[in-house]
Formats: sequence, structure tokens, C-alpha cells
Amino acid sequence: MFSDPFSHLPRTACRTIEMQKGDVLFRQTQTTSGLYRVVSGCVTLQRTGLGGDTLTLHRALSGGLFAEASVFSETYHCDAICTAAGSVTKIAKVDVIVTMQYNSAFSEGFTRLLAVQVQQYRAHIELLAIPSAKERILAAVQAGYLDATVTELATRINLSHEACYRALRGLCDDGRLIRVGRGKYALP
Amino acid sequence: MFSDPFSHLPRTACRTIEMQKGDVLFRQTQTTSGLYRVVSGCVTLQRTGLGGDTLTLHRALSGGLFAEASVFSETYHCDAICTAAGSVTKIAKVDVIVTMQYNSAFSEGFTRLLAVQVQQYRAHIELLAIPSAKERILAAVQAGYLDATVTELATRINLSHEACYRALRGLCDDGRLIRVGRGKYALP
DNA sequence: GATTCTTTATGATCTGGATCATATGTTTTC
DNA sequence: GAAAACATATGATCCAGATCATAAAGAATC
Repeated sequence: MFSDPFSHLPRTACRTIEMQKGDVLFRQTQTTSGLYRVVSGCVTLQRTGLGGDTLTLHRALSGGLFAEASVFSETYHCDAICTAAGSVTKIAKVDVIVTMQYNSAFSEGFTRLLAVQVQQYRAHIELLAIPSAKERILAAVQAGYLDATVTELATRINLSHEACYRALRGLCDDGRLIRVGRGKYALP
Repeated sequence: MFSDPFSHLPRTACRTIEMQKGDVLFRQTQTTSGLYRVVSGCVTLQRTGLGGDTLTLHRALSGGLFAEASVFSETYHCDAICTAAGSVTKIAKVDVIVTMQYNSAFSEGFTRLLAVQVQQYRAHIELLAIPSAKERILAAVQAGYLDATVTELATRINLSHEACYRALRGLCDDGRLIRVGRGKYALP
């Protein structure tokens, strides 16, 4: 595993912000000032269309970054709203830009981090395209998605938890998965 | 719109490769030598698990890049198989690495390109999570997805074309979309 | 220009997953 | 330690989208 590229930044580059549900971190069209990492809680990125309808663009959870592209843009392209209380670390855009220019380890690390995310999102999109619940779950287990609760897995792959449990049982009946304990499954 | 960062590379960095269906561009565990852009045709990235099952990680179409992360890795993490005849441009890893270090316009452009892709994939994943066909299609039209055929739109958002057409009609009946022609729909 | 192929479009039927309902076991809260 | 909340798990029923079938229109090929 690779170290966090943001550790190359000056300590002053990172500022922790506490947030309550409903707090707005930034608004669309505001001048960009930084990117963020969620420490705890949840932040939803969304955009409001001309008709007033809200389009959700991302839900950033604990450990996840968001607004990376703001480094390259004058203004934010959406709103960031706290949807579960917690805290975020704001990483100052100025420091990111300067460090990118003068510290190649940071520059490379940041780019690598984005490239790996691209990989992961592409794979996830392919997985979501698998029509059958059973096959999708098997692929998800193979891809290492079952690292928390089964209900979280279900949500993550767009299934109800009932469908998820049933398919897990079906896969065990088929000998394609092994139930090693309550909520725990392994590949044979 | 931003220019292609790869235009900063020396001309010798890019090599066009013709491919037939079934051709292998690289194999998992092979030493990395470059990343690719699809000129025409289709390339599928896949990984074979211990059980012999194949997991599709990405389908790269015309204009799309793949194997960006190979720049940061010793070996390819999957196989790249041609699934529709055409050609790809192979971009030499060595040139990417060197240009990244000495040409900040390239470095920044490449990083931006990845950041924008992250944004787009995240938004796509949120869209795929919309349960109802009608709402998913409306969101897709709002997000600009209906830029080709309705059947392509349907596939892209994991719906059958029949469900897609029916939902489009429903949205028109509701006054939430306007049918401006055969296969053409606009927002009110 | 005729033929073939593809896209658009619709109706009927089927089905796999969603929803509803319930129970048990585990974890968290007080 | 008791109560509340949450995760795991299952059965029954429902339903929204998939599948099957068909037709018309438009694009591509010869």
C-alpha cells in the first residue's frame, strides 16, 4: 500500500472542520479554495437543475476525498452538504497547487491516487451492470466488497438486503460460497 | 474544454496498433510498458479469478483511455482483450513518466483528466443507484447522456430498451420531457 | 433504388428482485 | 443488566422491469 500523498503538504494546509447535518461546505459557483477528506460523517455532493430538481453526484463517507477536481477549476461545480454529522479535513487548494509544482513525490502520489480511483470506479460500474443478484453478489465477494455488514454490501450493489441474503444462501447451496459464520462468507 | 495533455508528449511516444477481436494487448502480471487510448473498436479489461471465473473490470470504447494506473505499477493488474476489431494508440510509459517530471503542463493536464474522470464515474454510480426507471432516465437526460441512440442510453444505465422507451413516453406524458423527434427528447 | 440491417417503438406476458412481515441474535445505549 | 437499536435471516406477496413478440421507420450497404 502507498502512503498518503497529502502527508507531503505543509501541516498548515489541512484544517479540520466540524459539521452538523445540513451544514453547507461550499456552493456551486463559489470560488474554489480546497478539496476535502471526510473524517467522520457523510457529505453529499449535489447539483440543482433549472427545474429545481436535485441530482446527487456523490456521497463521500469516512476516509473518502471529494472535490479533487476543484484544484483545476475556478469555481465549485456543485454544492457540498453535510448529510450526517461529523468532521472533514479541508486541504487548501493553494498548497496543493504549489506542492504539485515543486514536490514530484506529492504530484506523483496525487496522480496515482486518482488513477487508482478511476480503476476502482470502472470496475464498480461493470459490477453494477451484472443483471442477476446472485452473480452480482458473487462478483462483489470476489472483488472484496464483503468487508463490513451484508446490509452495507446490499446497498452498495443496489440490492435489497433480503435479496442479498437469499442470494448468498443460494450461492452456498450451489457450493460457490461458504458460510463461515453469521454474516460471514468465504470463497471455496 | 481543455486540450489533450498527451499532445505534450514526443510524437514517438504514441504508436498505433491494429487489433482483431480476440487479440491480447497485455496480460496480468506482465511488466507495464504503456497506457492506451481506443481509436476504434472495443477493449475489455478483465481478470481471471482462482476459480477460473472472469471478472470484467472495464470496457474501453472509442476515445477512452485505459491502463492509466499502469504508469505507477510494475505490472499490469489485468488482461486487455480486443472485443471489437479496431485500433488503439499505445502511449509509452517511459515517456509519460519523464514528461510528468519535466513538463508541468503535461503533469497538470494528466492529473486533471483523471480528476474529471473520477467526478464523472462518481456521478454515474449515483445515477445507477436510482431505483425507478423513469427517474433514472430523467436524471440521465438531465446529465446529458442522451447524446446517441436510446438503445445505447438504455444499456448505459442498465435498462432494457423497452423499459427505456416506455419510461421516456411516461415522462413525456407527465410533461417532464418533450419528444422533439424520433429518438429525440428534450427538457421542457 | 432495392435490400438488409438497425433503431425506434409498443403490447403482452413473465419473473426476479422489492416490499412487507416476522423472528432471532448481536451490539449499543442508558 | 435491561431496553433499544441494528444486523442477520427467512417466507409470502407484489410489481416494475425483463423478456418475448411484433411492426414501422430510418440508415447502411450493394
